[in-house]
Amino acid sequence: MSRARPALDVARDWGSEEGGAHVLHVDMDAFFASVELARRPHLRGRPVIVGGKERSVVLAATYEARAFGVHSAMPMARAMRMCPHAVVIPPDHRAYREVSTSVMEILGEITPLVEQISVDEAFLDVSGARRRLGSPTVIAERIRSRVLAEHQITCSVGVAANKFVAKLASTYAKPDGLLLVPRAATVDFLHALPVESLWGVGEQTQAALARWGLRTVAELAHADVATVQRAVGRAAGAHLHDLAWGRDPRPVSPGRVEKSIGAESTFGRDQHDLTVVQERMRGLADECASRLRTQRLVARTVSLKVRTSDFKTLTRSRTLTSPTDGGREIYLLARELLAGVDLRGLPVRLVGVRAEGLSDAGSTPVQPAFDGLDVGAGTSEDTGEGESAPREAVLAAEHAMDHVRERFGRAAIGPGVPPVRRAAPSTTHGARGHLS
DNA sequence: TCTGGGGTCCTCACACCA
DNA sequence: TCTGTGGTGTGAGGACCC
Repeated sequence: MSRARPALDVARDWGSEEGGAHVLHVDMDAFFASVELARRPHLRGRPVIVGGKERSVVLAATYEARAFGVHSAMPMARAMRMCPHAVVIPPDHRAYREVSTSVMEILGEITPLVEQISVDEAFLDVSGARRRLGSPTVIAERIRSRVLAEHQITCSVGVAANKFVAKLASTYAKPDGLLLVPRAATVDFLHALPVESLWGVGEQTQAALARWGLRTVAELAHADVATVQRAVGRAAGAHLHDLAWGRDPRPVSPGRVEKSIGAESTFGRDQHDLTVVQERMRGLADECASRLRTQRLVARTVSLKVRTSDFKTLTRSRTLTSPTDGGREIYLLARELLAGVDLRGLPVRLVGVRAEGLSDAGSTPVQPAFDGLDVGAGTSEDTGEGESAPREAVLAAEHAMDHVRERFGRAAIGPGVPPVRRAAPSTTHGARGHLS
């Protein structure tokens, strides 16, 4: 679901020499919307938007809806003004995951060198599959026809010498297309593009580059590296300069390791009542912990994200002395962090909890049991009944809860964390913490 | 025109230590 | 003993991606 808007005047034929082009980038077209249309064929040809109701954004839009200017990440309210007759379908992430898994299985039959980078896109290194299956473009067409036959959704494929160029190529192949960028044509292809086509150049970076007169990839490529670094920073500058010359040495690497697991939620209405915010945090912490346990991971750092009604986002994080996969521990720490945030009297729009510093649960030493947190969380007095239970007992209960959920579904049993603390009246105006 | 949710990576500031 | 310096870890925030 790329959000990059392709430049309009980029050629779609860069030659047919496939010698050095062994990387494929497969990208589903308007993925969520396509899955919905496959389930509701009678909606084909109509503008369809996948998205929530209040205070949400467009998750996907069919090309018929895009013709009205609707695009993903656009606020739903605006999208409905632009295309009032669109059919709006609430997202069904489970269905999208199922289709995604099945598509990735198709890719896995081509080569084991598949790197999934999101629910709807993946890189493949097909250099080892050529003898068996044919040239990269033959393989790409095979993938496209199989995905269409088995799931009634279209995908676009970019074929190039490295990941970055393959990804750009798939963007310009959309919708329902294939674009080969031969190794020899890479620089010509890139230099025809605006600078915002580069991976990592968003609104801010584009503006920063423009201040130095760099508006196209060609201008960036021919600029001094030091100039680019002055504009956007040392690491990003060097990286962008390399990309502008088509240099991207990263291999296609299957089996990416997750760095963090989080959950966040926006309130239907901004919340002044911190007990409501804490209640939401409890569920988010439980969800994080449950996902950690499913993946047999433990986290060393917990971070809290709070967005106030003025859309300012604050984050706080703290590192535990002993890693955890417990919802109770994550919740208590997140609640401590919340107490240290100065909300300036503003209501809360969004709250999020994230577990970072992940490691394998089996190979990570965990300290012996202790009561309460090692980070100064509240006592049993102010945190509610049950918090003085031994840590192992709480974790065992949460693991048992996972088994119940596995059998009877997520709603079958609630979070294994203590009740929320009633907010002190002064908390939203508290002087603790700071605003950076 | 009012801005989701799940992530990654980078920079900067600061504390601590050698 | 004091001061400077560089490495490292942590925490906060920004930018970006899908």
